[in-house]
Amino acid sequence: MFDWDDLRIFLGVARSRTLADAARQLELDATTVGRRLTRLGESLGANLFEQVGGTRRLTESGHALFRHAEAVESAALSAVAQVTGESQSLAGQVRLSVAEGFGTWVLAPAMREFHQSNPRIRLDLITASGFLNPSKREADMAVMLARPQRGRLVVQLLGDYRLHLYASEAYLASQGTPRRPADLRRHVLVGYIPELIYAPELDYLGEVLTGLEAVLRSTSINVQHQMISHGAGIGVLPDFIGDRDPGLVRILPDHVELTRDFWLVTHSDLANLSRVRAVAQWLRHRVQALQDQIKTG
Amino acid sequence: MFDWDDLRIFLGVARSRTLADAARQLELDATTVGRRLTRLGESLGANLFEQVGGTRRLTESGHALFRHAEAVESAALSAVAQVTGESQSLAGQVRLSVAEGFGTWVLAPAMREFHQSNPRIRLDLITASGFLNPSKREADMAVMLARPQRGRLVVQLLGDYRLHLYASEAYLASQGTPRRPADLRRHVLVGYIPELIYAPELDYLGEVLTGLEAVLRSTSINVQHQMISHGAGIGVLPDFIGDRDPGLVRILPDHVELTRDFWLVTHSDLANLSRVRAVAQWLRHRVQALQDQIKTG
DNA sequence: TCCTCATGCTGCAATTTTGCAGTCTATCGA
DNA sequence: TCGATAGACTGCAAAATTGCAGCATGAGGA
Repeated sequence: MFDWDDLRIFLGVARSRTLADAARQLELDATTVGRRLTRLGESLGANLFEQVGGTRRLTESGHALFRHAEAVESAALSAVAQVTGESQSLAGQVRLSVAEGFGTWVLAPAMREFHQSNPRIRLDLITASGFLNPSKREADMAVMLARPQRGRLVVQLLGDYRLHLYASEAYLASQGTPRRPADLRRHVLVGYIPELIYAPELDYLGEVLTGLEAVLRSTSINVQHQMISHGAGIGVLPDFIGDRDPGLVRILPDHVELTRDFWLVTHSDLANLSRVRAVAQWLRHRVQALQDQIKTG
Repeated sequence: MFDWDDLRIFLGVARSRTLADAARQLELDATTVGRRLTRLGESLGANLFEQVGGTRRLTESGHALFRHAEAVESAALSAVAQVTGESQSLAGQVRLSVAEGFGTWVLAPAMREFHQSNPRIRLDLITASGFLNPSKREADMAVMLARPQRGRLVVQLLGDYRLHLYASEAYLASQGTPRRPADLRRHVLVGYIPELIYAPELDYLGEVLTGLEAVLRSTSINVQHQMISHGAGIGVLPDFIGDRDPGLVRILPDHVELTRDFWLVTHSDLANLSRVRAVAQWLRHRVQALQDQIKTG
């Protein structure tokens, strides 16, 4: 019988695609990772990876093993959770991946409250460019804009939010206020950098009016907001950003209104851990409050 | 994260109840087994076993872990099976536990045929006193007389067989032939040793007539058969033994006829391996042939 | 085209793991 | 009550695993 622990290493490499990366995640040396992978392959008599350029891809055998290895992992994690009583305890670490705007404007202001309710949960708020993938275990949970199609995930709809065009009063005073969507072509637009967009749901301008292109661009919604707020131009912002900034005005609110959904994505293995449920509940409350606030405000 | 391989050791100890025994099964030193068990317990922060006399019993935490560890094992075994192509290949080892009589008189004569059909399967026929337990992985499959109640097992009814009282013509010539069941009390009876009986289904004599006791006893049905065959007394034998011996005669066939079932029990993890299915199919055929033979014969 | 950076492999030393003896303890049977 | 047997724990040497340093290779950018 082969060493079951080698499956843990195998999973790491299969997910991160390089030995070095896997080694970091596993807190081992890349050499060790390589050697244990070789050992596993030998004892199974199968070639698990093919090296294409810098990265390793699973072979057919590798894919077959991967599914089973995930099952092993799942069982092992449940084992720890149950035996250590972790599944019942509101303690431990949760890594949550969110979009930058949501993290900055919705979650960050409420973190104090969360920590007071759950002092023993360490909540890491990750706003990497691109959502980290719970199915790759880069994060435990993620709030995403689209429902992921595959993976061992538990997905639930948190709610939706609206977006409008915003501009500062200073900008409108100097450049005038657009009356019709077509007027937008004559204005300075603020938006994302299309090549670096990490979710198709963020491609707002194309939806507002075909062919519309931003000239002031950033990968960061916060940078965009600051530009708009300081009178640089007109841009699409979520209401939970635009409405909070008293210096901003909605532009063409009757013509341009976008809606997006928030999806909460959790790895199946973790979905019934108390601490994960606590975070999920908090997220549902935050999004609920967000929607109530917009309605009444 | 703890070493997943330690779960393998844990399972071994949980099943065999002693370090030394587990060590033999795992092909490790008992010292190593003990130390890795300690390490696992420490990294989970739980006491897994309590020592009661010579044996180790699972604590509550241990029980919780056990179920998960079995899930890990199951996934790991599937992994090997699939990657090595073992699941499709008619090769490898199968350990089959059967009752001695069935093994000797039904299976052994057909082993040549099995081997010719499946030359790459090594079939171990185990006739230990008592059935080995597939759920403890002492055997891969077992033909049992009763349907086991629990365990991760796949159970199917193979068929039934009949038993009658038999005696040799020599015995009857010297001691006379019983005419009524009550006559049996005056005869020399051959049977099992009640204290050493390993399945309640083997307690035939009580079923024939209350209070009937054997004086010539053995734990082995083959020894009993030899005694009966050589004129030592009257005893219950399966028809597949008694009818094959031309020197034996059925006694009181209209009054005494017992029926027993054959159950094929396979560990769930192995049930869909080709080699295991091949053995199962062969067993079904053997039992079918046995029943046809009795009917027509 | 060259340079830089990161990956991944080989040799070596340090650490860890493992197995073997020997010892102690507990259970079973005479 | 006393051996006999088997299980489990401690010291020590052997073997394996691991990490580090150095080097080759290949991809991406200036």
